[in-house]
Amino acid sequence: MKGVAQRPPGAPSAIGVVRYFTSGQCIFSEDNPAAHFMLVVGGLVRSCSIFADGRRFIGAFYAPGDIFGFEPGTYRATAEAVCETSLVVYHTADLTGSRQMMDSMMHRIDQSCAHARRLGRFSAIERLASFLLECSDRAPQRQMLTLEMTRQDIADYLGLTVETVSRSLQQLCREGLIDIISPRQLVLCDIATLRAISL
Amino acid sequence: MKGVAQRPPGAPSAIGVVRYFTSGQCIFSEDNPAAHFMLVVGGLVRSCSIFADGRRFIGAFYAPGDIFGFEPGTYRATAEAVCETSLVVYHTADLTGSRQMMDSMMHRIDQSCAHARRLGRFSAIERLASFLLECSDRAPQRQMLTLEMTRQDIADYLGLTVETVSRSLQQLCREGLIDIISPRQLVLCDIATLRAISL
DNA sequence: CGGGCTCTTGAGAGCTCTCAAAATCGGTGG
DNA sequence: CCACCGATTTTGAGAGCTCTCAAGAGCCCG
Repeated sequence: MKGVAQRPPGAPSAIGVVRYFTSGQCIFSEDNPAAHFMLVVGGLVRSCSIFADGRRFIGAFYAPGDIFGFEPGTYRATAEAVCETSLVVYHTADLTGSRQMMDSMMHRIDQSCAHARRLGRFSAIERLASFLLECSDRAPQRQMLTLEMTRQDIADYLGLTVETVSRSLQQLCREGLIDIISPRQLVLCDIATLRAISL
Repeated sequence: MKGVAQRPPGAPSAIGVVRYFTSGQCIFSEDNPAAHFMLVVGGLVRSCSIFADGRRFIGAFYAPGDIFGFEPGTYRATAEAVCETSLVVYHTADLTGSRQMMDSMMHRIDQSCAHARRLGRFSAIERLASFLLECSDRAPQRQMLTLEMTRQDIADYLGLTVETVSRSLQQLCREGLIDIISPRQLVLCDIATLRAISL
């Protein structure tokens, strides 16, 4: 579960190299040359940037199946593993402009536009509902949700504070829309209403 | 300045067709098939979506040189001309995966991530400063700024209300960072400080 | 000159943040 | 298995920023 997985001798480099990261480990840093892009195989990645005054902002979470790291010239954000994470790393030079790559980039544009919309016009409760549904869409089960990230991560993703995240979750709980089994284990009881809130 | 400009007979369609739009005119609508993408030649385009409760959100402004409209399947937002605008329209089917196209998409990802960051972590004043610098970067002159959009457009772009936009501009003016010649004519007096604010 | 739209300004309400402290969780060592 | 520690999460109270509602000012155009 650590170090670089060697690809079999003779395998073409364009296929990519599998690498493993532990919780909190840095995958690449802001302002470094964007020499690679990667596909998430397992785990979770956060893409974040820190401001001069210490504020942190998480631009995206990448889950298995997501491709990230195609950026012009240098990386615009730092990528870190949220938990045990495995990636396939490709060279940017091999970036072919294939159909799959284009679709992946379009999807990325779509995602960040949706995120901007969420941050621009949604209240705390609406952001949380929207966030939970986003997690639910990628979870093995729709209702049972295991959060890999901390409240601070969620706050920095949704442009809120930890306290507001906590309070909003408790409010959703009081309203019967979710159950908080433990801080990281949630049950979405009323997805229809959550969806109505997050629209 | 209206209707479709016919391309010369025999010219390949992949080259694209020039079209002109008047202020407020719709270029394409949300949920319609994404059959074309376009290059802005002159004028300004806003990409917006309306929520069920009537709130509007502008995800981006596109200025001359910008390419927009590459979206998976259907358009996720409505594009409208902010003023007299001319575009070159291409067929999505001709989307070749050329280097220029890839760069353009990477730039788009970059822009919307930056916008999300702005909305997630910036105060009203910071958003305004950042917005003015963004406009300045695309203006013929760095300091003199002609805004083509209304206060409402700016508000919907920055996730604020018209009143807050107006008040924040007045505050920047009182602090001597900008001059408001007329509502649409601004002078950026102290770009260095604006930049410091918008970081 | 009048009408409609845009922009500005004011006052109060509401939501989120800040600061502070208590409660809970998870891992470690006895 | 239990006690302890640090990190995380929750809760509370008050401040601050932005929104809402309302009205006045400015501008364009007929």
